[in-house]
Amino acid sequence: MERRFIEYISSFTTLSKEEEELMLESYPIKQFRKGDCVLEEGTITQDTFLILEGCIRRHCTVDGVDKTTGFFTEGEAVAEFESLSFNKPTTHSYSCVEDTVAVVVNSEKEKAFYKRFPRFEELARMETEKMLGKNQEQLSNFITKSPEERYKHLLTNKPELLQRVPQHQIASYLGVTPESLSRIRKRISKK
Amino acid sequence: MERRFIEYISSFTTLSKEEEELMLESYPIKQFRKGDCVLEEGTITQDTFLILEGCIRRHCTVDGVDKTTGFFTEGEAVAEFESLSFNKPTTHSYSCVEDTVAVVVNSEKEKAFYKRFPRFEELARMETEKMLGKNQEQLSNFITKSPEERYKHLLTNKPELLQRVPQHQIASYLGVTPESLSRIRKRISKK
DNA sequence: TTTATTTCTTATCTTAAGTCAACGATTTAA
DNA sequence: TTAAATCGTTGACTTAAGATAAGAAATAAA
Repeated sequence: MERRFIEYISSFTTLSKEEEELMLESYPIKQFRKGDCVLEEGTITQDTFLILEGCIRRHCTVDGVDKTTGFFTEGEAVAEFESLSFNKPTTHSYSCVEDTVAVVVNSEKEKAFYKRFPRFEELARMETEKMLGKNQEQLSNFITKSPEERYKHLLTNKPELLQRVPQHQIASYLGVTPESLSRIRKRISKK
Repeated sequence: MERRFIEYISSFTTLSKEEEELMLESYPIKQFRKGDCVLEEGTITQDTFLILEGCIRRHCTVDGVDKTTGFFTEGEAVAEFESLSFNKPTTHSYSCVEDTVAVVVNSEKEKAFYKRFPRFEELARMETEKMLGKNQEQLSNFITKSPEERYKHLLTNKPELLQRVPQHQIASYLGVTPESLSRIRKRISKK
């Protein structure tokens, strides 16, 4: 898995031997089982995760009901910036939908890494900006589309997810009940 | 207005005379009139805006209907990262809800600024992370709440906005029609 | 394998949002 | 200062989502 980590980083910059070594040394790779919670609601965290294999679900509990607010798969970063940046307890948990392998990026070690190799500071900023761009798009998608349109959008843009994740979690992620998603699917198949 | 710009930046770092000068030189301050479009759907942009005074609305057209996907006021940054980071045409426009004064941050000049004063690279990354944190929160709010709850949330967290912006734009921002928001308000006032 | 749990669907009923049309009220512009 | 837009509300009707209950199918566990 170390090679996959390095391959991933190499996809947006060329690493020197030194950089590669410090990277592997600083950021341990961890295995999780399906169902494991990698970050629990209410805790303050210093860690972000880069998924090498598997799928992680972001969720929270509202009036006793579990609500899904995000899914993350290979190559995506799991980070609760509302907690990281403002040192607040997280309002969300993150749990593995499948067996998952992820790089654990502790923010102290990250800082030390940037100090040693400052050029990564810019790369990190750019990656964060890309994440923000995608998040902005997601939000406007949600605001401007109906539940049915959101489901269709998911169908065309992330069809794999529908195979990897139970439907009631997808429903929650689309902002509707499982019963509603079931009806939406029926409606679509009739056309 | 220059002083307000510098005051704002000084709220999260102490500026040297040199830094201050280059900053004012690199980033011009621009005035906009109510209704002005600062960034038009379909264009590729290099600019972000820091609002010193006024209010800017993010919106797009879906099936001929104008949909609002965000509001930005004093101290907030207006940036379409989906366009900036991926060099794509924007899917959204940004227009002034009121007469507005904003710092125009051109990304080339920004890059040059960081080259001259590298310590700002880290600051920028941290600010971007904070924006992302807030965006993540907004998205989960939208996913987990009903239109009525979203309106109440806005009432307690950004009540000024309701005074500054026409209600049908607020409605759109909450993902409902103006008629629906009118009914929601009626429902709430009856309790 | 058998049992238990999770997952998905269907039906009924209730509630809320969308649509269309109309009408004052307010603001803007000619 | 009129005329024209814009804005917010209301009513009637349609459509879709929420709640509740129940049952079938698939999956995991004993």
